Amino acid sequence: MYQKKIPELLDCGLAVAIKVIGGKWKAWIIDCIRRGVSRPSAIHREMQAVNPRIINLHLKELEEVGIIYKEIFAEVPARVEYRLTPVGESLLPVIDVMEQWGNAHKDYINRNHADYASGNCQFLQEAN
Amino acid sequence: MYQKKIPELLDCGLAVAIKVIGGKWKAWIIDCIRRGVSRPSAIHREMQAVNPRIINLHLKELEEVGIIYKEIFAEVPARVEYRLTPVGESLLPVIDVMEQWGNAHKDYINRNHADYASGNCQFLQEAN
DNA sequence: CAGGACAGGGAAAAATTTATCCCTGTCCTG
DNA sequence: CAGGACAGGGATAAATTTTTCCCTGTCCTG
Repeated sequence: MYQKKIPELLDCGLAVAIKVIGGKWKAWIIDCIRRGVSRPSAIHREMQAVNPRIINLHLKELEEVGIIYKEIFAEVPARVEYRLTPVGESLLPVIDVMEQWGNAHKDYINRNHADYASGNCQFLQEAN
Repeated sequence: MYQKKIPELLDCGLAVAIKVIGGKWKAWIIDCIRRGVSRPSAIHREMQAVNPRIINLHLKELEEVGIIYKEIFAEVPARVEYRLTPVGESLLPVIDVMEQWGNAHKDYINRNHADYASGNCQFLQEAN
């Protein structure tokens, strides 16, 4: 993995949470595993749009920090399944809260962002 | 601002939440404003380690999506204060949840991350 | 054997975010 | 006037993340 040149803020809870969940596709991957889509190839199929390589990288990072772990079955051919660790499970409510907030306000956010250039201020308009 | 070449996922609540709060210093900036540190120069002082230019960029992005808004006092010299919009206020509990989760698990996360190279698996060790 | 599913990763490019440097103004105080 | 606080941003570089391309294996089925 890329060796960071600028140290991270590892003592701030918020920074840690964002580090864990902030990757572009991490939350989706966690959601897959939560729903039982646990094999690498299955996750790849579930997320057609995302390059398998990327998913593997994110899986590895999630594994590194102990959010998921890998179970390797000594079958032939070898089967791999990812599962949430207890700490990974504890993250689910956090994801839910974020998801709910985002769903509740995404229209507002997107509208503002889109209208910003045109000089509108949705916030003020909503205040009426 | 940089013009994105790859479209974002604006219909997913999680993506929206991460977009809003995922910036490297956005959460700290929101925290400043929440605590009443609302003037640009005051925020700069509060976050010595971060380049003022960056803070300005993040402020602008937070303003663009309607999380904060700018109040410009017609004084001389002009005074500027940032405040949270209602939607910005609604984000605070989400930040708190993330912060709490991070604080509760940052040791576990950091330990795992640090030990990963050495082959230890903190998750399994904790399971004992 | 040919082809495909499966797990995994190196190398390098592209995209994006973050950082640095330095500039433009106004105003106030000594 | 000199200097500093204040608000703001252009140009550019550096750091980081994401993407693409392509390769290594094993095994199973037709």
